[in-house]
Amino acid sequence: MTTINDIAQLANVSRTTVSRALNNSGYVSEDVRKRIMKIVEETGYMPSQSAKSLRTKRSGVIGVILPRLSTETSTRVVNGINEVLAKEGFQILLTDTELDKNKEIDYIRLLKSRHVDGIILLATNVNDALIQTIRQVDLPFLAIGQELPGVMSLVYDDYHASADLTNMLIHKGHEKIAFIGVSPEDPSVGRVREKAYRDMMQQHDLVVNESMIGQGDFTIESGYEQMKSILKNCREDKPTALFAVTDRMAIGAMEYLKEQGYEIPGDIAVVGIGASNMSKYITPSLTTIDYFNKDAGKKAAKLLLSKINDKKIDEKFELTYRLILRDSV
Amino acid sequence: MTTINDIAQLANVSRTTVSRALNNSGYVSEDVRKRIMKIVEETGYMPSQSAKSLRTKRSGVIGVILPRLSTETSTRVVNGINEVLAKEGFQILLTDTELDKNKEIDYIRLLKSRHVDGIILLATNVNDALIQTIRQVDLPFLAIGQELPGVMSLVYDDYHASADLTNMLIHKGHEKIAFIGVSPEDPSVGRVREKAYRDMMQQHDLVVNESMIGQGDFTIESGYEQMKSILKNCREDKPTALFAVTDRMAIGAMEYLKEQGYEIPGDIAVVGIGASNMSKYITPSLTTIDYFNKDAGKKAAKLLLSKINDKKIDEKFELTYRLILRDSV
DNA sequence: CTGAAAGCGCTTACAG
DNA sequence: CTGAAAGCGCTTACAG
Repeated sequence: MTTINDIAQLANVSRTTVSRALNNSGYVSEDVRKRIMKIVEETGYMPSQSAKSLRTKRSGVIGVILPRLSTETSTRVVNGINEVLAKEGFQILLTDTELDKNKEIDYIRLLKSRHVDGIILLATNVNDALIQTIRQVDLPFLAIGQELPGVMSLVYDDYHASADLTNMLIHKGHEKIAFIGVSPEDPSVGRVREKAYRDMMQQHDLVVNESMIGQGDFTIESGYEQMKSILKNCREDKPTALFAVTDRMAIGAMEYLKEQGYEIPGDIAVVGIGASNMSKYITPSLTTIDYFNKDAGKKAAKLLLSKINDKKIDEKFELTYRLILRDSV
Repeated sequence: MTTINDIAQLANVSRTTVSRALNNSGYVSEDVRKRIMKIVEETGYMPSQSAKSLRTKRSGVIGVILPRLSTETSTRVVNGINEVLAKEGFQILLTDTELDKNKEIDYIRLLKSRHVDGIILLATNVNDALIQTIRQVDLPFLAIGQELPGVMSLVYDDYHASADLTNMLIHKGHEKIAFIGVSPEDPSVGRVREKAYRDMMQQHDLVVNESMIGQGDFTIESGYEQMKSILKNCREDKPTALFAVTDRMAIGAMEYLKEQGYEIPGDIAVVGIGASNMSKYITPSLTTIDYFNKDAGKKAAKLLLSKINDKKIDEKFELTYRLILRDSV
């Protein structure tokens, strides 16, 4: 492999000068610069990033930690992150926790050892060990999706999104609204969205029938199963609407409802959250909330870059959303 | 940051010994090893990967080049790659070409400069500059999806998949089969799939009506538009079936057909390729080909690792597929 | 079983 | 405007 020394020799200068020419740091005469650049061009020389990073403590790499590599949400966010980062010459080092909390911590430390310049975590839970680790590695850090105390966080407005959806159903005259949530281990999706639903029900003096509450695990299948058991549990007192906290679970529920001959939205209205691709093309098209995940990714990247460049910035940022009204209600 | 020197000092040994203990290379007595490990534990020391990689020329990082970050196919493949790689302690450095051929080449060189141990390219085209570059960087390299001459390639069996689909339609009695393809710039998707379709038509003495041939660009919208113009162009001589070379285009076409009041499959049958998530939940569910993208990713990672470990392996591997018969035919 | 020394390929004060 | 030298944090022959 050609190194800076080879270039220096070929150009008859010191490697100091080559380095300066390459990085536009310090003075170097036009002739020399041209001579160097020509040789760089010819040889196809590329500076070793390991050496560079060892020396400068900067790698031009941002670590991204995902809960799952193959969900639309993750993909969109990463896409946004990458769009901004690539423009600034940064690359993404990707890791996937497979929803394992320990891996979250392992990867933070691993990324540190790989000298990433910063880390973006798509967070699915909040716990002390995690926050502890983040503090320890002392790297520019941003969490998306959950508010981590003391950590720069970019969060969706889960409360209002969920409240809007519930209110919308109520205003359409629904009083018996079933709900499929997820584990409270995930504060944003599990806890906040459910709280907003319950708050709105209460505000309108509607009682929540606990047999109409299910807990899924984000999968389509769990939506299907939860719908099934809700319908079984509440017997003759059927809900007239379903609020599932993710599109995938909503779609699973719709599958079951359609199988059982329910008309959507005639017999039961369905709403989800996430604006998945599928939500638009399923029949009937699903009413949902668009969280603009790609924009979230972009914003995340920008915030992290600011932090890296030592700009003073706030700790918490809230994102906006949009309710997409479609045929399922 | 704690370095190997700090550990050495704390443990009262040389850094040589620490290195040996950490890497299980060469002898080191039990006492010393334990002493070292304890300190490593306490300090949370992690060796600098930059220094390591500078010295050893190995980084534990694999570069992955994607045509688009946000397609199901890409995501599934990356997921498979990551599953195998993570187990072996490798990380993925992710790059997205946004379908720009120049970026493909730039990224290969960039990844080289970042000392990746190997590169996996989800290929969408074949050209000399690309092959040239791959040869130049002289790194373990694997292309997925296209056969690159002289480069280890893992390809889908586009010809037979496409032929099967066409035959299936013919055997169901269809004679006027419309076709939505993509640019021949993409040999596998654009050229091979179309060739198989034409070959099968010919084998069954069916003439291809050129006004029933469209060319989309992978997007749902292009499927919609192509279907529209096909229907317009062939006037009264309507097709009774449509073969779109990707699910997304098939779904776009279905949208248009449904809008226009066509019954699927009654008036016109539709098939796609890709086994997208949506294909299962759209109404009617879409007949398609499953390419097992995740398995492809796994296989790719395994092949690349073999190559890195200097195993002699073949240059070309063909993947299997499965036809999923559903309600759209 | 352990250590001193060289070297990987860069950048950056420092000196001229 | 240019260069010699030190040093980033590791590993690995070599010597003992």
